[in-house]
Amino acid sequence: MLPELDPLLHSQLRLAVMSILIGSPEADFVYLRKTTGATAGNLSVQIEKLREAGYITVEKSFRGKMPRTTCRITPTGIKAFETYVEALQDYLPK
Amino acid sequence: MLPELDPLLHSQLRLAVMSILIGSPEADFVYLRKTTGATAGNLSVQIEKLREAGYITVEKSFRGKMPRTTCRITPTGIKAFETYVEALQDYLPK
DNA sequence: AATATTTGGTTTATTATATAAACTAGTTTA
DNA sequence: TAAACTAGTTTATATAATAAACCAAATATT
Repeated sequence: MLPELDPLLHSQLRLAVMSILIGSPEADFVYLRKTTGATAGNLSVQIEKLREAGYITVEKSFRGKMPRTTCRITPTGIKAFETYVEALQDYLPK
Repeated sequence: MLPELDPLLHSQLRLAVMSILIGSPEADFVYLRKTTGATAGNLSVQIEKLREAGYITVEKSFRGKMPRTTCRITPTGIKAFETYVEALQDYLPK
């Protein structure tokens, strides 16, 4: 039987966010939006879902006078991502 | 920018079906159901979507008196699967 | 100085998707 | 012959993805 794929990670946009955050210590909203090509609304919703799950942290601050939202992956998120990638291997040709 | 992931393939169950069919020349409904662990209803729906897209063919016959539904991947399906797997690589750690 | 535009988002509404439940049609078993 | 099983399909429901509308503040334009 094929393993389950964490539904929270098996979403193009959430996977993209996690993939970016796995590779860099932090990324802000604007960067994530440009890199993923997502709309702001969609990105906002999916970031919140990842945050709720404890996969990422979200920090709001100001860069000069403009607001800034910084995302970071958590140890829980790293673990979940690794588990997902491993499960995914069973779906891909060897 | 991260590449798009074919939404038709980026679904756990449809990906599972395609993954099985990539690895064997044919598989029947019962086998797919057991291997994926899906409910018959869900499998029926997802097989139909793959068939509509031209990714698989679906052949109905009888094994003795019992009906049998056999699925096979098409060249289009193989291509789509390969493209999907390649795009997916960009989401996974190197 | 007022007004229009842009930035950086959130909230709400709509559409699409996944899944389960209910159903059909026929077969085998008790 | 009635109950239970097989092999599915259809329909309904819950969830998810996405877009559209909105908001507050900053910056640019006339």
